[in-house]
Order: sequence, then structure tokens, then C-alpha cells
Amino acid sequence: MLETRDNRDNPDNIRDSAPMDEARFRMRLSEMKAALRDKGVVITRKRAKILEALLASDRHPTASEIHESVKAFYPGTSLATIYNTIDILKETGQALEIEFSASANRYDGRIPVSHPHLVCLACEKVEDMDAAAPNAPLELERVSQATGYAIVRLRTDYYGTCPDCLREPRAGAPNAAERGFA
Amino acid sequence: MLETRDNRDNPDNIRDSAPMDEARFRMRLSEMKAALRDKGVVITRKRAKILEALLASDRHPTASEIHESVKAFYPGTSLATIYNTIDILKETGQALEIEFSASANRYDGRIPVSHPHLVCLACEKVEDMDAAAPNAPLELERVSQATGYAIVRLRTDYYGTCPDCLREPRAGAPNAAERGFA
DNA sequence: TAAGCGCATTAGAATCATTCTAATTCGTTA
DNA sequence: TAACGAATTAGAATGATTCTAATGCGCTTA
Repeated sequence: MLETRDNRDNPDNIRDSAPMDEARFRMRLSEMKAALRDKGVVITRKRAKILEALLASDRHPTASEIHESVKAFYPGTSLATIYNTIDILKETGQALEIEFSASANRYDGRIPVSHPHLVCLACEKVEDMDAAAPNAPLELERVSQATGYAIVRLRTDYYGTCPDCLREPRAGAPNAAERGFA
Repeated sequence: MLETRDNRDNPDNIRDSAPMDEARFRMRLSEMKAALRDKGVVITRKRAKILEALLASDRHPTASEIHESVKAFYPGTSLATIYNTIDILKETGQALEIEFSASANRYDGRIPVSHPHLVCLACEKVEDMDAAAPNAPLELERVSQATGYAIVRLRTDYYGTCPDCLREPRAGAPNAAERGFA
């Protein structure tokens, strides 16, 4: 379930630069649990599995992808439980919601602070682009000053076609134009 | 319908820096029509009204806001026609879709190239932040090079509370926490 | 162990923006 | 006027998300 990707042949790569190895996974998992417990949230077995499913996926999973993953362990689990838990994670600042109107929202539990994403319009994958992340807190402060807004969050997403899809466009995959992206 | 806002008392203001006066409105409108005609799209009276409604609104209107506006002139107009026309505008690069999963999408016909927006989580207004816009084409090229993606579009949105809502929070307005934004 | 309490969880209904469908109307050209 | 294709329509369908009301589970206390 945890896969590590080898980026050593491309030192300049700024995409997916933080593959999540076993150690990172465990650290982030207990960090999340601690944060929840701090707020008085009970970590049930199901909730724990939801956190794991969220962290384990390299794809910024949707609610229903998490649901599938959790059902492998607890078959009776309802989608509502997934959404409930995601809500708690959002409220406690432990997960980022990446909104899409044309398809299901995706969630990022690995890096829960504003950072740029790469969105493939062909296969709908969402990747992190950490290395290029601006200093989010500073940036929010700067824009707050300049606009008079109380800015709390920044969304930066680059839309295009990923290298895999550029190489071999799959017959069934919706392309940018078809999906209404221009 | 066209309102001009006075920004002279704040020379550093980078928000809503391009109010659309009558002249600008007319220029942009014929630009849009020309672009559509170039692609062989017939400009019907209804479609013309839709373009006008899109441009006239200072709020980055939703499909149904445009619908309301057009119905004042052509009462029988169907929502489907609004969506059809919006699709054409997106396809021809004449309008930008600002997606929201929790509420209706909003559309920008004034500046149809990637630029940052300010989104108020309290009143859901979306403002332009043109002055601070990065050089979009250059930026897309840079990220394409660095990631191997063919980047075509960039979304940069700052979420927070606008000055108006900070000043007098309205009783009925949903606030950030309630709406699930953190 | 039993009783009671509150949160967690559930299935399914409700919601809402958007898209689809199939029928009708409109505008243009012959 | 006839005929054709595109524009438009009402309403149904879709799909993600939220809501609702009922049930279950894990604690604590007697």
C-alpha cells in the first residue's frame, strides 16, 4: 500500500518530492491522532482506518476512494462516516480539501497547510508540488495587508496533462476539452 | 448596472483594481462577440444578453444569477441555455470558470486569463486581484518545464473574510467554520 | 453484571448544481 | 413557401454531498 518512488535520477524534480515512507507515514498518523484527541475527538477503530486510508493513498483520495479502502477492513462502513470524519479533520486543520465541482473533492492529509498542486485534466490525478511552495504564512499575511481581507487559506493549482498521459493518452480517458476545461 | 468604485484614496490597493467602466465594457463585449463569430458561433439576441449579464456583474456571477438577469429581458429563457453559452465561452477561452463544490460555480468574462481571486468565505463574493497577478504565461511555462506536465491553466485563490464582512458580520451569513472551511 | 448515557454509526432520503434528452422553435437559404 | 440545421426548451437524470431519524457501541457508575 505504501509505495516509494525513486526520484534520484532527476534532482530538479519539484513534483511529488515527498514520497511517504513507512516512518513518515507513522509519524504523521500519530500527529493526526494526537491533534484529534487534543480536541476531545475519540479515535475509534474505523476512524483510525480512515486516517490510514487518507495517508496511504498517493492520489489525494476522494471520499469514496477512502470508503472503498476502509470497507476492505470494515465491510459495513457507511459513506456518511467517511464524510463525518473528513469534516472533523477539516475543522481541526488536519486535512485539506481540494474542491472540484465537476468531480468528487479530493483530500490531502499528508501536508495539511496550503501548498500548490498539479492537477492532470486527463486522468484527474492530483500531485503535490511541495518544493515550489511559497512561504504560505508570509504570503497570506502580505495579501491580508494589501487587500484588507483576513486571509486564512490559499489555493494554488496548476492544471494540465501529466507526463504519463502525455506519453500514452488512453482511449477512454476524458481529455481537457471534453471535460470543459479549456 | 455598471458601477464604478473609487479607489483613489488607497493607491496601494491591489483588489478590484480594474472596475469596468462603460468604455471597457463595450470593448470587451465586442471582443467576445468577435472571438465567438471567428469560431462560427452565431450571436443570437439571447446569447448577447448572456454575455452582457456576465460582464455587467461585479460579483463573478453564477449561472443562475446570469439566468435571473437575462430573464428580465427574455422571460422564457431556460437555464440550459445559460449553461450552453457558458460552455461555448469556456471552450473559446472567453470566460474563466471558478469552481466551487459547496456552492455554484462563478464565471469571469472580464479577464479570461488565469489571475488570482479573493474569495470571501462569509458572503461568498469573489473579487479580482489583478495587480498582484504573476506573469501567467511565463509561470505556466516555468512549471511545465520543472514538472513535465503540459500546464494550461493556473488557479490562485485567497480565501478569507472581506473587509465589509469583517466590519459588520451579518446575522444570517454563514461563517467560515460553519461552511466547513477551516 | 446491569443500567444508563452520549457519541458514533447507519441506511436511505433530500438537496442542489449541472448535464442530458428529446421535442420544439427559430433563422436562414433555396 | 419549404426545408434544413442550429438554438432553445422543459423536465428528467446524475452524482456528490448533507441531512435525518433510528440504532448500536463503549463508557461509567451502581
